[in-house]
Amino acid sequence: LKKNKITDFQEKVYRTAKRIPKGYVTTYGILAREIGCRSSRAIGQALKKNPFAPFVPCHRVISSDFSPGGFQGKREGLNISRKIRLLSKEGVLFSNGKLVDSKRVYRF
DNA sequence: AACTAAGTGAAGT
DNA sequence: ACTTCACTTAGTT
Repeated sequence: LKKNKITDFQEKVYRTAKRIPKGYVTTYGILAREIGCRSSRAIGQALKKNPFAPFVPCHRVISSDFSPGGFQGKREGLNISRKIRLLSKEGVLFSNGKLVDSKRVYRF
């Protein structure tokens, strides 16, 4: 069985992710800087597990190039469709695999 | 405990 | 497009 232990790092990530307002998104890099980490990749690593979904809105975190990034461990397939749909419901629209409105990026 | 590989990136060349 | 950087987690030895 899996013992899901939350590390210090993950806690920071989750707590910060929760501060993203509904209708906005942020990037792995921005989030990383916010918690004083220089590796955006580590953020994705933590979000991937996301033991608190949807309490922790991991779907509001995208890549810095405005592509959706990944969702539930993958970067393609139905997972991404679900991510995009979730965001659409919140008013964050994607077109051709890219974020339409760059003003929707939340900067803490 | 130490090492390796991979992961929902980012930035530089 | 390719390469390098940076950090964590999970698995292997």
